[in-house]
Amino acid sequence: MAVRITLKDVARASGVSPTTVSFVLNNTPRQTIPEGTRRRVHQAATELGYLPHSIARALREGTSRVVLLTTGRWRGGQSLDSFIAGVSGELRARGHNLVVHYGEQSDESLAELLEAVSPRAVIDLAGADLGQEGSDWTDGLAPATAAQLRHLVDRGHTAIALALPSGDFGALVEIRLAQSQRAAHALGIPPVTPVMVGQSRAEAREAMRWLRHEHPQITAVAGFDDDTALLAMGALSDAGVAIPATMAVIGFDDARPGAIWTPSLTSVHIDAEAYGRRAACAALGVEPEDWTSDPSYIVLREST
Amino acid sequence: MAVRITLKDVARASGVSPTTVSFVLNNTPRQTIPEGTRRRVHQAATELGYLPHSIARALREGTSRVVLLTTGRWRGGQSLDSFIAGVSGELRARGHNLVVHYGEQSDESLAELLEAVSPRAVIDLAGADLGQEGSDWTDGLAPATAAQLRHLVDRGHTAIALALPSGDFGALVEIRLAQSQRAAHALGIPPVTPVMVGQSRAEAREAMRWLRHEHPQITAVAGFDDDTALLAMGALSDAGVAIPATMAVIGFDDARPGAIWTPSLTSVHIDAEAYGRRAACAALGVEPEDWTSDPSYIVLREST
DNA sequence: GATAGTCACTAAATCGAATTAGTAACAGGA
DNA sequence: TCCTGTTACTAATTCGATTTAGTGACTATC
Repeated sequence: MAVRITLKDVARASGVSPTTVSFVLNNTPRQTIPEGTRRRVHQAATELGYLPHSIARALREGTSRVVLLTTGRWRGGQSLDSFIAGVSGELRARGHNLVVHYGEQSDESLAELLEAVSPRAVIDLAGADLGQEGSDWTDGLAPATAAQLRHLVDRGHTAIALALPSGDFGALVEIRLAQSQRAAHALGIPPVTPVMVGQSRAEAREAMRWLRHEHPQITAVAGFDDDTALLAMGALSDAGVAIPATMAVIGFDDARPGAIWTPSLTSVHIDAEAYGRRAACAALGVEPEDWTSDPSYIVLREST
Repeated sequence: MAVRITLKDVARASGVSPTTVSFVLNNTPRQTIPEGTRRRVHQAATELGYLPHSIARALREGTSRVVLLTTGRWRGGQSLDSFIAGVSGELRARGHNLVVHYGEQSDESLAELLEAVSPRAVIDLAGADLGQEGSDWTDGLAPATAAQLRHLVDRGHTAIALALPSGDFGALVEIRLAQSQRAAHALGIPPVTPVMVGQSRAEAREAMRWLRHEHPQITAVAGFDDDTALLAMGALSDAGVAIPATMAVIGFDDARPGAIWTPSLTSVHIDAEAYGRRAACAALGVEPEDWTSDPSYIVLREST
C-alpha cells in the first residue's frame, strides 16, 4: 500500500512501453505481441506485484468493476445468503466485485452510493423487475415453493393455508402466492387459502381463529417464510391445537430460529447459489456457463 | 445519466475557467473570489445539475469518499442496525458514503473490494481493534450489559449465569463476559457464571443440565444475545423448568424471534446510533459534535 | 522494384476533478 | 517612479489505465 506500482513501473522493468504492457495484461484483441515479450511483461508484473488501479480504470472505462445489489427491506434466510454468495462468486471470477445494499430502494443513500461507486450494473431484488416474475431471484423460488406444498401433499394434506406476512415485502408476497397456486394446481389439490398473520402474536391468534372457523377442513399451514410460519405455529399452540397431529406447519427458507423452537419447524432449504450466478452473468451481459442448480430440499423436523 | 455535466460545462456556462469553478465549489481556502462570481458559478452549477464525478475525484485524491465497514460473522440485532444507521447518517452528512461488508475479515473478497473501492477508511467491527475494548462499538455495549444484569438484580436475582454461544463471534464473547463481570461487581453481586450453550438444542440441554447440577443456587440466565437466550430457554423448558418462576431468562439486543416465542423473551433494546456516529467521525478524523446517546432500555416480556 | 500488408511496438489523447504555478491589473508605500 | 502586495483569475500538470492513431522494419505479391 505504501508505494503504488503502476503500469509505468512494469513497463520500465520489462523494457517496453506502458501501452505494450496494457496490451499484454489485458490480452487486447488484434494486437500481435510475440510470446517472448508477453512472458517478460508478465514476469515483471508478478515480480513487482502490480495491481491495476481500479479507480483509474473506472475513470477511463466510465464505470467501476463493481455491481450493486439492492435487497429492499428483505434480509433473512439462507436463500438470500446463498443467492448473494452466488452473485459474488461469479462476479469475482469475472474480475468484478459485489456491493450489497440492504435497505429500501427509495433511500437517498442508494442514489448517493450509486454516484459514489459508479457500478457497472445494479441487481435490484426489491424493485420493479422483481414484479415481472422473470427475474433469476423469483425463478429460484418457484421450485422451492412447489417442494413446500409437495411435502404436505405427500403427508396426506390437501386443504392447505398459506400464511402471509403483512408489511413491506413488496411484490414478493403476491409472487409467492401465485407460485403456490400454480404448484397446487400441478399437484392436483384445491387452491391454497391465503391468510395474513400480521406482525404480533395477538394478530396471529386472531388470524388462526378466523382460519379454523371459516376453513375447518384445513389441516396444514405453509409459511411465506420461517418467521411467518413460527408466528402461525405459536398462535396455534396458544389455542391448544396439537402440532403436527391436528395441524401441520411448514416454513420456507430454513432460518435459524426454526431449529430451536418447540416444536422445531420443518422447512424448505433453498440453495439459490446457481440463480445468483445466473443473475451475475445477466448483469454483466455474458452467457452463463455452468447451469445446474442444487435442488431445494425439505429439512424435516417436528412440525409436520 | 445520459450526458454527464462536467466542470467544463459549468465553467462555460458561467464564463470562467474550470479552475475558478473548482475553487468556488470546493470553497478552497486562500483563494479570493468575489461574491458576484461565486453566485454566477453556483447558479450555473445548480441550473445544469452539476454533480462532481466521484471517480475522477477519487483518482485525484487517492481515495474515494467511501468508508468500508466490515462486520465479521456477526449479523443480527438492532444494535448493529442502529450502529450502521448512525455511521451511514454521519458519513453522508459529511459527504461520504458507507459500504457494509458482511462476512469474514479473512475473506479474499474483502481484499478485492478494498482494491475496487479504495475507501477513505475502514471500520472493522470484527478485527483486532475490537479486542482493544476501546472501540466505539464495544463501548456502546457496556451500558447495555449493565442494564441487562440490573434488571435481573432489580427482580431479586443475585446468582446469575451468562449463556455464551460457541462459534465464531471472535473477541466479542470475551468482551461481553468481562463487561458483565464488571457490571456484577458494580451491582454488588457475585461474579456471573459463564456457560456455553452450543449451537443445537441437544447441546443446550446438556449445558443447562450441567448448570443446574453444578450451580443449583442460580435463578436467572442472561444471554449473550437473543439467539443464545432462546436456546437456553428452550432447553430449560424441555427439562420442565418453569420460566420465569424457577428460572428467569433475559436476552440481549432485542431481535425479532424473541417477541413471538412462548414464553416471549425479555430483552435489552440497544440504540447504538450515537456510537455509530462517533465511529464515523473517528474514521474521517474529525471531532464529533453532538455527543449524546439514547440509553438502552429493557423490553419487558414474559421470561422475567 | 514498387506496393501492399503484417509485425512489433510507441506517442499522445482521453476520462474529470484538483491543484500548483503562474499572470495580468491595480493599489499602496517609499 | 519604482517596488511590493493583493485581487481575480487561468494554463498546465497530475492521478493511472485504456485506446486511437501512428511509425518503422520487414515480408510477400505483382
